[in-house]
Amino acid sequence: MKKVRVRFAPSPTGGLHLGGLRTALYNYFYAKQHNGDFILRIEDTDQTRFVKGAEEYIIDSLNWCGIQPNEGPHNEGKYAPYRQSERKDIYRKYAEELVKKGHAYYAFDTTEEIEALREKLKSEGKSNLQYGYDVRHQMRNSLSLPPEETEALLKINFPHVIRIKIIKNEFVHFKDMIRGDIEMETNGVDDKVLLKADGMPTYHLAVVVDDYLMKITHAFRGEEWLPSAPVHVLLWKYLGWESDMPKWAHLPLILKPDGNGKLSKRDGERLGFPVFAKEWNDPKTGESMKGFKEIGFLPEAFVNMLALLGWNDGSQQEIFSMDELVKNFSIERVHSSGAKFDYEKAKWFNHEWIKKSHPDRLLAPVKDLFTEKGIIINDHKKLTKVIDLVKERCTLLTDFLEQADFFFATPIQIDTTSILSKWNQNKNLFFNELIRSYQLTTLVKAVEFENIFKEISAINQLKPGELMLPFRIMLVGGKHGPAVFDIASILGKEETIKRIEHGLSMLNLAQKAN
RNA sequence: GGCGCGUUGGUCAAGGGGUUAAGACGCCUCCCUUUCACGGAGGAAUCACGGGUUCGAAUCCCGUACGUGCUACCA
Repeated sequence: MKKVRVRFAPSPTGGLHLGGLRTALYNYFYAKQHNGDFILRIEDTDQTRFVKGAEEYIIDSLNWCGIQPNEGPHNEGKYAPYRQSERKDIYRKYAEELVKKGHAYYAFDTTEEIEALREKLKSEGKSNLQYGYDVRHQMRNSLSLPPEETEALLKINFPHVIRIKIIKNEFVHFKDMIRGDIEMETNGVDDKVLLKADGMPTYHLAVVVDDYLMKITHAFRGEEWLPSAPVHVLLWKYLGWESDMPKWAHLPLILKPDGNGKLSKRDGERLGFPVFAKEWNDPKTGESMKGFKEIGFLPEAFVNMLALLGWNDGSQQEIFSMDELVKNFSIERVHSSGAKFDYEKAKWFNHEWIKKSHPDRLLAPVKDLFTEKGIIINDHKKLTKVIDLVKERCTLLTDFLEQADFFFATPIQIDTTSILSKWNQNKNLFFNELIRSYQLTTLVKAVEFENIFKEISAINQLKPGELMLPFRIMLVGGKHGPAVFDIASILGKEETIKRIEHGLSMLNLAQKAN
């Protein structure tokens, strides 16, 4: 048995959206499950290789998801280099070998010439130009030109590409791990460019050459590659490597939540949800787009959500840790149809993960969030308690800000209007009495705060229910938060008293103003 | 237009000849809770359509429709 080796080969220009990330995940699960290697290869070109920080961004995103590549793109290794732009000579060599074997040819047509022909055909109402069997003999290439002329053109380095020579009426079949046996006629594909005029390979050449050289055993990629799969299979055959061809799996697409179509980064903007794992700053447009991380997702939840978009293990389990995903994943159970992305469900996954996470796991990210907002927290013990108390009401990590900031910063403004209409002298007296009683007692636990509260309300013949809301607003500033006495307990006696006093004076002020 | 791939509630989906067609998200009602959540109970809502095959079809076959992808010197 060959050792499992999978590769993930993102392009550095577009960032890494949901679909690409899921492909990476599925590759990773499979490799991990078989104790194999996960290789990170960069599909860059001369134009894109210098996109600032793009490669680091890809690595960061993968790391955040919990994926550490075994090889590439920085590693020196047996199979280095891992960047397409640094492998130009390799591709040229194999492209020329194909020409020699008669499976490919040089083409000297300029882009303008092809474009003109395309336009002409279109205006005549004919279908799209297919540079292939039907037209290649009318074009300028090493198949139609006399050998001397081809040689002369090559000698003066006339700009040219190398195209694969597709045989007409041939059937190509291969097995897809998700879709089963697939048979396609070669007539559907044209003579794809393998090597571009600038010397860079197209994807078609690069995947097969690299997959062969890097000993890839399994190739999982998006469904959009299915139509050109025959080209790749043919290439494996023409290069004489058929027996080493990896097993294919074409993953379903992730679709827009509304309407139809492949999910794009524009949709995220339009519908108000992230499409990247981490914040992506497009150096070309200068745009900055928040990622799931910045919105407040736990990587565990993000990975869980993405993994289940197009796959499930057949059981009713929905919450999976990375280890469980690695253990239970099976490529055969991946769907063959596309799935619409549902942000509500994505948030639900995060909510579940926040609820089940130990407060210690949440401490660092929550603390960072507070620090960003200017609230410095040094008391980790208190923070842990607070997190434990409010986590079940937080869907996003950023919700902790709203749910818990009052524990660390005294609310200046309080919602007096919600109290004022039912405020009276009796209640005023009650709270003053409450302060005195609290002062006289040692108070730690929530029940202790509660018992005294109820005692005094009974003495004053007031229903505790009518007093809870004012109490809450004094402590919190508004009508939210966990159970009041829990809040008081964490705040401590001194702070609680201080906030009641402050609340009372605010109430007085508001009453006078009325 | 050509070719490929797909189609189970609004969404994610289980189910691969006999099921009252699971479950989850979202939505609605109620309970719990004198805030909001969490939790609990319940509800509405589905096999794209038409033909076969079969005693029997969501499941197998063929058409149609619809969707989606590809049809670049992009990946």
